[in-house]
Amino acid sequence: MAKRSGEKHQIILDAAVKTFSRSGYHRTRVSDIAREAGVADGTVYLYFNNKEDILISLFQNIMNIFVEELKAELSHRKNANEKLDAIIGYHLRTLGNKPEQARVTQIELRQIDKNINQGISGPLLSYFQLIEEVIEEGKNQALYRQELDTRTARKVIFGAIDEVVTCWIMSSKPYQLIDLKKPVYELLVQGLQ
Amino acid sequence: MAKRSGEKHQIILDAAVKTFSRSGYHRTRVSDIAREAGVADGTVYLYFNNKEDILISLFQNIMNIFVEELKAELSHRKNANEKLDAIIGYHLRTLGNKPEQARVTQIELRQIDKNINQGISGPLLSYFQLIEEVIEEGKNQALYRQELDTRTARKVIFGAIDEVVTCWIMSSKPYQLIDLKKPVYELLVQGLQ
Amino acid sequence: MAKRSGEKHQIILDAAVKTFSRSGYHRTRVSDIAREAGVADGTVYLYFNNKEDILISLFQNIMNIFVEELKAELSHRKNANEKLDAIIGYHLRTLGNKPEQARVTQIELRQIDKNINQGISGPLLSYFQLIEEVIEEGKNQALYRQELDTRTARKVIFGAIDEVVTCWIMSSKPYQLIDLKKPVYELLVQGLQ
Amino acid sequence: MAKRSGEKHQIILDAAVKTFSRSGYHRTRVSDIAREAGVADGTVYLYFNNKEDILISLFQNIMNIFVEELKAELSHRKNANEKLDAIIGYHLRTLGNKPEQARVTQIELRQIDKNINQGISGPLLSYFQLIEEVIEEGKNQALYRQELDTRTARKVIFGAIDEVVTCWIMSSKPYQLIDLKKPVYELLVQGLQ
DNA sequence: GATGAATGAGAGTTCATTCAT
DNA sequence: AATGAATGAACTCTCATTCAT
Repeated sequence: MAKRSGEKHQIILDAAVKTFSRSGYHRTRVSDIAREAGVADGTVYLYFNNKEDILISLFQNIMNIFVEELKAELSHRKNANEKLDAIIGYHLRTLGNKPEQARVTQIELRQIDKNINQGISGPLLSYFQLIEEVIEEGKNQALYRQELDTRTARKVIFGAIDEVVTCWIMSSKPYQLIDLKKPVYELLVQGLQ
Repeated sequence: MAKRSGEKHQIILDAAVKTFSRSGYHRTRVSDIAREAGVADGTVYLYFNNKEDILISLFQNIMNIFVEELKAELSHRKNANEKLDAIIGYHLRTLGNKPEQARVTQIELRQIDKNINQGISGPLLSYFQLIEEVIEEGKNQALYRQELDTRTARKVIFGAIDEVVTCWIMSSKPYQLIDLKKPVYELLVQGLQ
Repeated sequence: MAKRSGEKHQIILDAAVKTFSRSGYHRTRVSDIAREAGVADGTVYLYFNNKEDILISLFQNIMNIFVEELKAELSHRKNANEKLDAIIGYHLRTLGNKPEQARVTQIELRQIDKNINQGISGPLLSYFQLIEEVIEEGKNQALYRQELDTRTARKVIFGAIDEVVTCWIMSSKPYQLIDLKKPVYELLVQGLQ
Repeated sequence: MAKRSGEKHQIILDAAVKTFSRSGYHRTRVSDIAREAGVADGTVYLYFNNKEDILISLFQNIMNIFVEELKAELSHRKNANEKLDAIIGYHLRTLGNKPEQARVTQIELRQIDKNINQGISGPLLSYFQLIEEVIEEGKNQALYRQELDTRTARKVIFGAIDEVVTCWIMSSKPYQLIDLKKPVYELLVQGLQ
């Protein structure tokens, strides 16, 4: 039963990714999601409190997997440089492989109310923390300069990757997102040193 | 008469900045903007085609001034490094001084329809071009390395500044945005070399 | 379920006849129809695309029944004269018994957009055709003169009955509409001979 | 001065005929009429109380000329048959020559509020009376049968002509309206005898 | 008389959410 | 748990009319 519930929960989330990505959050009707998921409108409300809740859950869902997988990737790497490389690579590869998810994360998510941003910032913070830990590690390993402001460096790193993804999403995608890994990495790693 | 029209156009834009910034684009009713501007609802439609048009005009208005002023700032600077410094400084100072405008630019603006993004990308492109010109100049002046992919570098630079601004907007603003100029500049300029 | 839907569809149509007849098409608000029908405003839009669609559906609904019943009436009659008599009688009796419907048909319906007249002319054409068939039959039966232009004769017949109804609708109805059957019939039938 | 006023009054009426005929009464904005007339919106209200007043004035204007001219035409004719022939001919010729006026008279005029119909029925009544006088004359001249109900006969005559005009207006006008004079006359005159 | 910018009431329509079945 | 018909608040935009100039 629980499993079944879980399944339908996921089916609706998957349908939401598709419809949000296709039409945008505000132009998507709950009934669109329901139709895409093959359930009745009312059923959506058995699994989510409201429309916004779907978007938040969606993001949390994505980000949890994202952070978890990323952590696994990082565990193989020895030093901060390798880890930074892994972060950039994983970020670009993951969103490059799932443009629909990427659009929701990059564009639609930013349309929600001020107040509800808590639901978003939570999962994001884990990611931010991960990045900051790598920067700190780099400083400890004397790979990055000591005066580096970790917080700011994290913003620069995340902002850079994020923008690269956004540009790709908004474009007609004439290149592979992952191809930008090397230039982005080199720029950032040199900046950190 | 023309002056008066222009005035009212501007009054409505100013009111829109305030209300969009306060409540967000989608939660702002046209009547809210009208009330804030001290005009009747219908008057808004004498100056703008629709609600979306207000947001777009707002952005174009802001960005035109932004790019123009920035160009003036850059004309004083001799080399690419000074210009990059000026860009970062101007960007952070300007948005730091006008948090309401900044919120609209950073958050609300990204809520519009796919199709209408042309209205946005136009003015933004001028800014992007400006950044890319500086990067090229740096390469010509042998300040930045030749292999640097200009386009990607621009994304990294803009993304970094943009994220720094967004974080500040979303925060309770316990620091001055301009204080981040130095760390951001150092990180980026070193990355470019 | 299907039955229920059909019921509500009809309930709304009935409410629309009343409100259109009472206040006229343009002065009737959709919410008026909804209130008269005892449903929510939104419910109206579950059954009709828009306000105009209600008026058109209304007319098609009325005319379909009208033509069907009229055909049944005509099947009993032997010659063209009897059929013409039946047409005039049925037309006057039907609209005389349902002044509300009559007002919508005679007055309100003619307020719609040029373009949308297709929805109207369709059902009307069936009626026109019926009249023309009777005229042709009369010519074949040597009841009406051969030189008679069928199309024009139809217009004269329909125009005459229609005007008689309109005058009655606009009047305070001090007489029975059906009482005009005999004089109208005599005038027309003699004109056709 | 008075002359000048009169001129502008007429200019606005002419503009109204054009715009009402082009777009229909309800889809025509007062500003459309003003633009067509080459005056300011406010100027329209110096000459007319409101939008409806324009339509009514328009009709009264048209009908006054119509009835006056028609009376002149009838004065030449000796008996009722000739007069009936003149009525049908004048009606068809006049509206056939001015399809814009015809559309307003036949279609747009019927869109007004119940209450205001007085403004319309007044001028129309003169026309109706004229027709009825001819019928009476025909009865007196023993051209038409004594039992004829004059009122009903008038409705039949007017309804017939009116329908013929309406059909022509709604059609793509592949024939001359005046060509229908003979068949209509023959049908009606024979009916009256 | 003439203007046309400004008004603001008004209405059609949408859609997130509910709840009886 | 699932349904989907029904709800009704919400909101954008229109346009007849006014009035200061």
